[in-house]
Amino acid sequence: MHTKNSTCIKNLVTNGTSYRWFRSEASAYAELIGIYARDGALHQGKKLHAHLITTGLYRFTHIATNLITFYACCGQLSHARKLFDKIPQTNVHRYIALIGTCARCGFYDHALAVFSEMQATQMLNTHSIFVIPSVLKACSHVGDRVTGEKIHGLVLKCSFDVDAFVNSALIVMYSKCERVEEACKVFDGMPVKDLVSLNAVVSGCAQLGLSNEALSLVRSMELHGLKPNIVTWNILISGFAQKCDLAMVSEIFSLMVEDGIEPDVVSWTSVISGFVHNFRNEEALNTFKQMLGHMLCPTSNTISTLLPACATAARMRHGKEIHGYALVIGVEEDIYVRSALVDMYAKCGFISEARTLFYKMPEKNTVTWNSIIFGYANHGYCEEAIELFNQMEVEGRAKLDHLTFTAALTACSHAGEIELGQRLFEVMQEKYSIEPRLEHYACMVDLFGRAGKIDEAYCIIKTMPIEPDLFVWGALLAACRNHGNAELAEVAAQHLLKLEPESSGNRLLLSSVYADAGKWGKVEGIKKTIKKGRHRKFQGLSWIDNI
DNA sequence: GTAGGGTTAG
Repeated sequence: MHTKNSTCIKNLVTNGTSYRWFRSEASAYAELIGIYARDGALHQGKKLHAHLITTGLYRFTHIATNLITFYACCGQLSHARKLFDKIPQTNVHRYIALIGTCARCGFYDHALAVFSEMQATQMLNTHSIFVIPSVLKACSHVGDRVTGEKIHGLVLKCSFDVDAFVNSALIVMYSKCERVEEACKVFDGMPVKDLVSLNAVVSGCAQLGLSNEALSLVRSMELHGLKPNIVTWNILISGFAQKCDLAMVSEIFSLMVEDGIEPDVVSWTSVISGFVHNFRNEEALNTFKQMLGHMLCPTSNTISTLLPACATAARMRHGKEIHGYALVIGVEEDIYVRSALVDMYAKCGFISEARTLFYKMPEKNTVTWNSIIFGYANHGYCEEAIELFNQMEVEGRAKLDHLTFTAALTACSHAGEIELGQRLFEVMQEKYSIEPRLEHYACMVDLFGRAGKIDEAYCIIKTMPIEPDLFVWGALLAACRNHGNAELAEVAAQHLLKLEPESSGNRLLLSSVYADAGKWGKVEGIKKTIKKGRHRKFQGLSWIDNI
């Protein structure tokens, strides 16, 4: 198939009968490129691309469009772009294909950039309605409400607002940008409401914690003939589960069964997710067992949701069991599962298991790298953590984010690498445009503080553009106590107390600081305050006496 | 081209 002579084929194009054959051949290739794109089979796709050039089949515009999609799908954006620019007549279809693929594969910024270029070419017309949902999806993911609203304006101008796909995408965009009222307005304005748009608006409410409103909406729509499907019920379960409203979760399970719809693996995974996010690990594990009892097979999503519930030494046994389970059901190689496993082993103190798994991974993302770097840094292997950070940067395949720098700065401060830490703090802002967050400032205070450079540490606090929190002042206090700076210790402890006035722990800390400085009068004063606080607390419970 | 569950955080 790949050995056809190009001259022969070019000749065929001029012949009517053969041209038809040639076209069907092209369609078969177009389908094959689609399969390679779906599977991310870059190598095979490239070979096919070469073949298409030599045979001349490349001249079919839809083949070229599919190749662009293929490269974008495989993450080769610049390659996709080169092809796009090479083709002399850029048409609407090709723009739609490129934008759609970028949006589908997670290259949201790129999708938006290409769309604005498309707008500049005046190529937007009544056919370009198909591009609107993709662009709105990109806006939803990056939280770009301003562009989303502009597109809404365009939708109204072009009378695209009758289209169900467009409306659903608008609802999602407003929901993700936390404008649930706007989302509802779009839904209310729809002449004919479909289930997808209902689910979109229900999801918008549920994700913002308005689960009861979401349920009422479903109920009211039922009266208008829109019957909820399993997606609707799962959205509601997810909303109530995140709030750990177990009564409502079980109510929805009953309603589903009444409706003749059986809860599926997504329903159960949502419940597990709710427990894990609320640190109710035991209940998460029990729910998992219950799910297995219903003969439902977990997916990679279920496993990666559950694994963080085992990320403490006490639950290591469960973690290993789930790891074994993931192997049996064939999801252990999933990048989310692997990253969660790396993190779990590292947190449980089994750093060598974490490392073995990490190096076995053919593809690693930001979370994978961050997990292993944190793992090393938190277990005192700071040099290894810094080494891995460098490796991540050199390899350049995963994007460094604010957590990568938190992990690296933690390693620097534990290892006493002041200069490197300072350099990374600058690199983070200048090269990666990541604004320092509180945790980064806490790391910097810790970095100087541990090395006894208390004045530098305090200088960071005084000049930082955001309000320091408990961890920042806590780092300064620890440094002051370790290096005997009673004066600044008092300042730090006072701030801690101001941030958490109810905490008797902070009061005790302050009294220790005074004791260190020999200010015994002040120590007594604090002790009295603590006693008074206790007294007040018991007074608040005086109704006990009346029982 | 639109709707449901996923991994890292001092």
